[in-house]
Amino acid sequence: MFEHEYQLSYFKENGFMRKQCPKCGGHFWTRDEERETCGDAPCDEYTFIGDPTFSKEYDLASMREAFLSFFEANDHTRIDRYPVIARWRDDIYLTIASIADFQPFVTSGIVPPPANPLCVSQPCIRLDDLDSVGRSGRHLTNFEMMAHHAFNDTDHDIYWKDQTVEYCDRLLSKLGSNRDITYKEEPWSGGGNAGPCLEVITGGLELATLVFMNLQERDDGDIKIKGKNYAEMDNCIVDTGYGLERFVWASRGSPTIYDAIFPDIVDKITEYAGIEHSLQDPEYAEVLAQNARLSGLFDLDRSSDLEKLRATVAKEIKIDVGRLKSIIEPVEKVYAIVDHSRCLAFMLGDGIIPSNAKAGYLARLVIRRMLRLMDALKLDVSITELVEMQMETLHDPAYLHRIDTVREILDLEDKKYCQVISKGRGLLERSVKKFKDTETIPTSQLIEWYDTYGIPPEVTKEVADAAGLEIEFPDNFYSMVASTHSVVAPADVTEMPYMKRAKHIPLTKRLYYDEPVQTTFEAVVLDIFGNCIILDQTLFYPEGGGQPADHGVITTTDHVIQVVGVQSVNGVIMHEVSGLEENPAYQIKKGDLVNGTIDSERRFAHTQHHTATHIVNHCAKLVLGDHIWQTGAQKSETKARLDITHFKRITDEELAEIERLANEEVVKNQRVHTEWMDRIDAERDYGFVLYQGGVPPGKDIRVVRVGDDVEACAGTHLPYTGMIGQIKMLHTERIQDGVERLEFAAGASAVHATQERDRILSGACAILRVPPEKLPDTANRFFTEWKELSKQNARLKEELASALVGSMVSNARPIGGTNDTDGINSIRVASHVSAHADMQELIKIASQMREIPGMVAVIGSDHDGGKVVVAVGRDAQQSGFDAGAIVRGICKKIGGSGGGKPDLAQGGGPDAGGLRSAFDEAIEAICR
RNA sequence: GGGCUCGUAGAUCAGGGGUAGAUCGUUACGUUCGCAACGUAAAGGCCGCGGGUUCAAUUCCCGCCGAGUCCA
Repeated sequence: MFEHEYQLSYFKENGFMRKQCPKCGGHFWTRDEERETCGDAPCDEYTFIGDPTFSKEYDLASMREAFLSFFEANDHTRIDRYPVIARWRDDIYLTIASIADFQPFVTSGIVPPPANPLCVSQPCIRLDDLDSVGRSGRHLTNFEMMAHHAFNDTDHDIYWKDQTVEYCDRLLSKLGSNRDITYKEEPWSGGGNAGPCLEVITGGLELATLVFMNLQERDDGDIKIKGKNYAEMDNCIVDTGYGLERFVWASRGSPTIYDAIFPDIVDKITEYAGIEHSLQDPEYAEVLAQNARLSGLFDLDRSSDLEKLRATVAKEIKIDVGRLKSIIEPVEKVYAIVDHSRCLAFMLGDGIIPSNAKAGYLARLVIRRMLRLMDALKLDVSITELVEMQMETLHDPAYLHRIDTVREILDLEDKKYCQVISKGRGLLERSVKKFKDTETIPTSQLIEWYDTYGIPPEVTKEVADAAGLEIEFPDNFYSMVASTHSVVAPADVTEMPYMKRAKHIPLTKRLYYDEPVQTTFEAVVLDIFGNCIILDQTLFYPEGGGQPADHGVITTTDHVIQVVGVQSVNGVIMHEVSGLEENPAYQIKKGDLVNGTIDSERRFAHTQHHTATHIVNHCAKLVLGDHIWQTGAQKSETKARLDITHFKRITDEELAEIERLANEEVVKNQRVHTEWMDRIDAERDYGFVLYQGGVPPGKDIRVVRVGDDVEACAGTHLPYTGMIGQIKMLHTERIQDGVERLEFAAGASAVHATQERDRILSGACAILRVPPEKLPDTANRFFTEWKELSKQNARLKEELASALVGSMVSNARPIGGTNDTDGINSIRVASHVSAHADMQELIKIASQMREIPGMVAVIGSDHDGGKVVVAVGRDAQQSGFDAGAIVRGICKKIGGSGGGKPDLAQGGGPDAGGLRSAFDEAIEAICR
């Protein structure tokens, strides 16, 4: 693939030769005539462990600085890193590479890069190889991708492949590389782009990747890579990635990457765990080094491979596998904990709120994993402390500012995890009893418990062991869990109708921005298809940014056409009207001059709610903290809702405070500034807080400033905050863990909402005949009294039942025609029909009658239809009487049915009038 | 975004169309110089809310609210 792409003059002029690796078959470039293999794992082993690649040792900060200043010296502009949560992207949650900073608008050429060429050291998070972290000696969940990028297009020719390889070669030699460097050819594709790529390998370790992105995914593309079609792009992007941590590792030659990049924290945690971690001990260091060297050969996501790795390492250094495990397993956990703690420092520091969904779930995943590992090592230290330690080492002033919030979040997560575990334990202890017979707990049950309650299989095993049960815990447990979740194909993006036709129409002039208070306009019809009219300019706001479309009318000389929807398709605004297709009489055609009038009340209500949303968002930040980010919003004529990230429920007091502050902003009657800005300038001036309501496309973005709040927003806004009139918070809802929804009304709707609440309140007050301030007390009193009366009522029914039982017994009629009432075994029948008794009362009577030997009691009531209860004493049951059968017989006659137990049954039917005759018949039948 | 689970006494939970239960905790009494322990008894429930099905719903069905968890 791309063979011709790699024939660089730099290679030829600098003594490189192209070879094919006999092990993997891949092609690579080297200066070393002796070299046969490509240098990469698994074809080659690490040679830098104990024998560093570079001439001096670096730590993270000094290596980062060495890299960035090297490229600065070579005419690159150094830019600040982006957050690890990709707020400017709606397709990924986390920043997974430096190039992610510039996708999609810079890479697609819509927006110019912040500098060109540029260099950056971008912290990235990848959770794909979570299981290997700690074990392989080289995997990390988070790493800094040092990178230099050049964005070439028809107007800018910065540099391309030769220059890129030269930079790489020069950087490595500047760092004092003492080894042969191989450049391995490896086609690259991802995220809708592709291109040739060189992997830079030295000492057996891949240090960097040089990607030359010149293809984009297109259905009609003629280049096929991994089953997808690609076509060449006008712009060519140099996308490099230099692994900061790997560079530091190579410079130190320590057994693992973790010992190279955070030696102090590794030491601290091993100390907490009570583990010996002496890299000075040659045997110990050798175990770790061999493990790291060989781990590249195995896929550690599969436990079977992990076992193989252990066996191979044990053989290599000639120790027992059991002893190897006892040495290596605890320290692997320490490494993973250290890694995870830094990952969390970045995630939480950059403002991710743990949740059960989306990016927040990824944070919780790491938190839970780390807590499990800490449990396994019985670490006597809190997760909060460890993450805090990392945040302090990271030295980012913004992080130190957020540390209190982070502490609160982690303490809460710790508590939640403990709850899950202890609840889980309780559940397990109760349910393992069910498996006592089979003596083994099947995997399916393990999966169910993990999937449903989050009980880790390790805990299940512990409890099962204690109960003496076998347990099936397969190697591929977690992938089995994943496979129970069928992957749903993402729904097709509903393509707007007429999208293709709209492409050829000039962009509509948006009058709603220039003339925000106008309600009528003139325009020329540019095109019509179906029920859509396109004008050269319009006042109609198209649906977007959570603000619904304007409605109104388009008037021709003879007709008035209703506008029922408005959509913007890549800047062309389409007015969806009603009845155009059905009424040829409208006779509207291209070139016609028409008048448009928007429904101004509807528009004004939307505008009020939109400006109010910005204010509420800002006030929520003031009250709740800086971790508040908008995750969604929707406006309507009567109310607005705003979803924000927050790690606990918003209290009534907080909501009241937000409302108070929001109305204060209204009263201040501040000017609302709107301004079109270059995206790069806006990001520089305001940061990613701009992107509260999602990321607008395009080079220029509209920046809306309301007081201290700044957001990129395409919606309509009031000129002054005072025009909102009033903001009334309506309620909060937790739409997912970590995301709270605020609902509120603005303007006339706020007044209406307030009045509506008053109306409800006074309605309730009128019923109890109390003024509103007495309502809570009175309601409470009524509720308490009602409970007491209910109890009293039940007691009285019991007593009434006792009284009635006496008379029923004395009136009981012996059956079988005998008068023998003395015989203990004699069966008697008693009946009673009450006028008002309810089911509860009848049952109380019946249950007492049941206790009388030989009694068959038939009790009824015509309360709310006919109700029947039959009790049969024990002796009578033995004589063949069945309460259920008797009840069914009676109820059938009154149009219903019933059932119950042989000694006590109940039923009913709608025909209460027929109850007495049904009783008589039933008693006759019993007596016979 | 999708899946699974749970809302029953102050707490932890059982039950699963037909008279709402257990354990712990609480209170009272007994035993004790007193406490703990023990014994006896009692109090404590809109079975989350609203509809539906049914003679009958805490139980089944639907919607809502609240909580948990897994996956992408």
